[in-house]
Amino acid sequence: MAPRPGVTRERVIDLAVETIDSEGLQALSLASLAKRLGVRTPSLYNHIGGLDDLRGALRLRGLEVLERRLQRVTVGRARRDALLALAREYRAFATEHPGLYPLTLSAGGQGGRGARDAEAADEAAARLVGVVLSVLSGYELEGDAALHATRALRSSLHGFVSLEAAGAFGLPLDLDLSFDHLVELHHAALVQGAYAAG
Amino acid sequence: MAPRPGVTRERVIDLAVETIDSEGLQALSLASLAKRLGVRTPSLYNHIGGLDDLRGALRLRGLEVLERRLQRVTVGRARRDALLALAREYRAFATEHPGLYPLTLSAGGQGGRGARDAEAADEAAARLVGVVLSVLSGYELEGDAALHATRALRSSLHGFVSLEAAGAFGLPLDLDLSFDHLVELHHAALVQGAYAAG
DNA sequence: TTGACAAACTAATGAGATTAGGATAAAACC
DNA sequence: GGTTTTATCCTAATCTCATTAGTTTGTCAA
Repeated sequence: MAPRPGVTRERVIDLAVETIDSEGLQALSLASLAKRLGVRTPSLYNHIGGLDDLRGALRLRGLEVLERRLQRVTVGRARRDALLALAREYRAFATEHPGLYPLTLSAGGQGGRGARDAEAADEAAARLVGVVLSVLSGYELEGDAALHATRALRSSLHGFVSLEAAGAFGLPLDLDLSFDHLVELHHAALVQGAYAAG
Repeated sequence: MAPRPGVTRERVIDLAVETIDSEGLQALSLASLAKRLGVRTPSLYNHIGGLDDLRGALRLRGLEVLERRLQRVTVGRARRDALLALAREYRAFATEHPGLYPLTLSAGGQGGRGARDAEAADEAAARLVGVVLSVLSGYELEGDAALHATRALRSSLHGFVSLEAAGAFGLPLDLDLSFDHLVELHHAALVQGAYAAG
C-alpha cells in the first residue's frame, strides 16, 4: 500500500506520545521528531498536516486510550466500587501520560487535514463523558442532577491530577490519601442525594 | 530615575497580560509586544530577561492579584458564606483572565533574572493556600484533615474553571448552577466532618 | 559642559514551521 | 519484463521568532 516502507502516520504519533510524556509538551517539535525518525523535517508533511494537525491527532489518541481504560475498569462494578475504580484509573492515566493528558482537553482543531480527527476526538470525548455518566447512573440520579454530578466529578478529577502534575501540592502529605478523600466526598454526596434539588 | 521615559518592565508586563487574556497564551511573543510598544524586539531585553522571565513575572502577577482578590472577598465572612465567596471570586478571576490564570500554575522558573520572581511567586502561592486554609479553619478541622480538605477544594475549583475555559462542558446546562452545586458539596462535606478520619 | 549610564538601535545567528518543486523507489498494470 | 503511476522523500527557500553582541544616543547629575 505504501511505497518505501519508512515513516507512517502512526509511527509519528507514537513517537510524539513518547516525546511529550518523557520530555514535556514544549519539547514537541517536527524537527526533533524528524531527526529521531531518520528523515528530513519536510518529509513529515507526507504523514501529518503540520504541528496543529499532530496535536489534534494526539488529542484523539489520548481520548481514545483514556476512554478505553475507564471503560475497562468499570465494567461489572457499580456505585462506590465503580466510582473509585474510575477515579483511580483516571489519575493513573494522567500520571503515566503527563504530556498526553493535558492535550486531551485542548480545543478541537479547525479545518484541513485534521477535521476528521477533531470530529472523532469530539466523539471520543462524548463517549468518555458517557462512561462517567454510566457510573453515576448507579446512584439513580434523575434529570439534570446527573449532569451536575458529572461536571462536579470531572472537575475534581481533572483539577487534582492537574495540580498534582504541576507540583502544586507542596506539602509532604500523602497524595493517594488526599485523592481517595476527594473521591469519597463525591460518593457521599451521591449517596445522600446532594444533587436532588438541582 | 530612568533616562528616556519609554518602556518599563511594568508596561511590558501589563501589555503581556492584556495580550494573553484577549488573544490567548500562544499569542504571547516578544515580537508583537515590541511592536505594540513602538520599540524593536531586542530592546525588551533591557527590561525583561527573555520570554521565560516574562512568563515568570506573569505568574507572579497572577498569583498576587488572585491572592489579593480572595483575601478581600473573605474578610468578615465565615464557613458557607466565606466558602461561596471565595469560590465565586476564584472562578471570576479565571474567567476574567483566561490567559493569566493558567500561568499561575506553571512551574517555578530556574535561575537568572527571574529567580527573585520565582521565589516571590512561591511565597504568593503559599499565601494563597493560606487564604483557603483560613476559610476552612472556620469548620474547625484538625491536623491533616484541613490539608486534605484544602487539596480537595483547590482541585475542584481549578478543575471546574479549567474545564469551563477549555469548553469541555458541552451540554446546555447552566454552568453557574453546576458550580454552586460543586461548592455546596464541599460545604456539606466540611459540615458533616467527612475529613475526620483522615 | 561633560561624563556616566541606561535604553534603544542595528546586525547577526540559530531554531523551527512551512511551502514549492524536483527526484525516486515501490507498487500496479499491461 | 517494461511502463506508468504515485506516494514518499529530498533540497532549496521563506518566514517568524528568540536571543546575543556591539554600537549609538538620550538623559541625568556633577
